[in-house]
Amino acid sequence: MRLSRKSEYGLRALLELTKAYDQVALRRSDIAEVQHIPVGFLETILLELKRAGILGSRPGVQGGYRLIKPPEDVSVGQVIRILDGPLAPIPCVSQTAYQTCQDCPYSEDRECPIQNVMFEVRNAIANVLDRYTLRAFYDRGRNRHFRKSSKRRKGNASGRTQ
Amino acid sequence: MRLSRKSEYGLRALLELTKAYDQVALRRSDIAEVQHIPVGFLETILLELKRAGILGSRPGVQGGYRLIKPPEDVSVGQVIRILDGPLAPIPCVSQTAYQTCQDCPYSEDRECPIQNVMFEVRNAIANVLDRYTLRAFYDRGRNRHFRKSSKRRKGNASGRTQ
DNA sequence: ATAATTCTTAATAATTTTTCTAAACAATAT
DNA sequence: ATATTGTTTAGAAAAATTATTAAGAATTAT
Repeated sequence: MRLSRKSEYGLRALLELTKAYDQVALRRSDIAEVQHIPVGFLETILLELKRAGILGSRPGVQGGYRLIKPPEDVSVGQVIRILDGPLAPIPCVSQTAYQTCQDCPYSEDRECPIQNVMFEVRNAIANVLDRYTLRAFYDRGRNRHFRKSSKRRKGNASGRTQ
Repeated sequence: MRLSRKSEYGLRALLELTKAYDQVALRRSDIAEVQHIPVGFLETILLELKRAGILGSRPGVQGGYRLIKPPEDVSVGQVIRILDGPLAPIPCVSQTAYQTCQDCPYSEDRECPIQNVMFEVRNAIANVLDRYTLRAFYDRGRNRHFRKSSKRRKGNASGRTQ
């Protein structure tokens, strides 16, 4: 039940990018330095966030990464799903990446006890993380802003983004 | 945010042991066969549960493992903590195994944003798992029995137990 | 007592996942 | 053109998870 380093780094990077939102682009090396993240690892993380449509980037002088969605429209849950995969403790209770268990003896007739508990756990986790926005995250939870709608916007996953 | 194989096996084994509660002892090999768990791995799992005071055991003919606590007094959260460690996504929000982050820049003055979110996640998870008993687990969640008190009983962690 | 049965323990091997690095490449601005 | 910065892929290193082995000790039945 552990948050990976990868997601932690990603969230810390997004903290900086939220701070700079609508202002400047940040170089990966700057983010890495401020947040003490191995720059090579950060690279792959930022790229994944870019492919998912959260970040945009530009090479060259004055280049770098920037948040291309309003911080109040991105949830911590989205970020963790991008970097770590589904929030659900087991695949058979995932809403976003459901998979049947290979060898589950309960699949047909009877209910699976593990599935029952873990379904509740997955909902409990998602209820927190899907409602916690980057804005609230950046504001350190002092005054939280929840997302207005639960409908997800289509991410711009194409190449050039800004 | 994944449930380990170890905890899953442990819970599946406890399903069998709850079924046999107050009746017979189950051999590790029987549990392994019924639940399709590698017997060697199951061994280490059952031993950990025994050391934690959940199970008792006896060698020899008619021997095996048995649950030595009422199923309504053992929570799924307890079991997962024994087998996988703290429920908290990061150590600095664990109630049962708190640890300060080594390199957290927020430790003193300002609040840590990650800590803020993850604190809520840990509570959300614990609220489900610490209230979900083995009895409820075995009954497949049809009619749930919650634990009467939140006070934890002292486990019998000494050697011979039955 | 002896033998059969079953748990006990510790070491460690195998596998998978996570974390991180390197290097060649592509785009941008001046 | 050149310096700067992101892009991509492959894969190495480290850590955690999963599983096995084998020698040992306790219990029961005879």
